[in-house]
Amino acid sequence: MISFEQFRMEDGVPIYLQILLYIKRGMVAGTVVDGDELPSRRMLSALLSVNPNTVQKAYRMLEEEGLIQSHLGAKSYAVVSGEKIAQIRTELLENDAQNVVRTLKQMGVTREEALALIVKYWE
Amino acid sequence: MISFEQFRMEDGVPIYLQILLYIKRGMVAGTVVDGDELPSRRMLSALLSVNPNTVQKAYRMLEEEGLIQSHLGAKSYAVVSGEKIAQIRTELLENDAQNVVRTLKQMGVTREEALALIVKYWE
DNA sequence: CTAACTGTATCATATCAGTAATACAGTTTT
DNA sequence: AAAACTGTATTACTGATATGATACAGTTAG
Repeated sequence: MISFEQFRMEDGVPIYLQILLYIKRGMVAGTVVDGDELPSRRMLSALLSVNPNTVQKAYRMLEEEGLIQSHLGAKSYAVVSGEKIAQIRTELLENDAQNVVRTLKQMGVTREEALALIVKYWE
Repeated sequence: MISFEQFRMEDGVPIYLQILLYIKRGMVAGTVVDGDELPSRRMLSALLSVNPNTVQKAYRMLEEEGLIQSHLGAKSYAVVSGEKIAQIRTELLENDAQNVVRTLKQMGVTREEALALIVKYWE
């Protein structure tokens, strides 16, 4: 069963996207493996205190990407392979890295300052 | 006159926020200095191909933060001081750094990998 | 002075995000 | 078989984002 222990709400980002990204990042990290059971829409919506429709939207998009599998009446499961993971990893890392580099540059931060910042906030 | 040459649209983030952040980051970088003239609402909306109301929303919020000054019929100007800049810099940097560190950690990326990524995408 | 610019305000409309309440169909558990 | 769970679908509502059209008041440039 995929755990949502580490999930923390972040405002400014749509909830369905946060759920979708949390699962994708778990796949990249290896904490979500092929065949893992997902919490039901109702269970997860209760756990996160959001509407079942919001969870359903995230799950539907994951299914359209072929990353989870659902059948009427039955539980849903993760469907991942090494190739898919490599692809998601690249996609997510490029997005994060490019965004942070662009915004830091916009603020006139130097490369060395940027590296120091990462170290500082890594704890 | 504040330049929007470097402005690039990013989807997923509200346009009024992108405009607001672009100006704030310019203040931190020193490319926007005290007394600088801002493009008029109509001019900027035409340049960015967005609605004048969207630009007005960004300008109104900047004014509420005391970072720009507007008078009916006259042009608008940046109003910044060293203290304000230091405050904005901290606010924006903390937000960016914390977010990127959190998402990279969620993906199981190590500190060294993270630093290598920054270097790679810095160009 | 007049025209052309400024900021500001108010409508109406469309889309997306999120909530809320139900309903129905299939599976699993007891 | 019945109860309790699953996924799926629909309808209605709110708020935020964004567009479009228009209007009015003050400032500046010709």
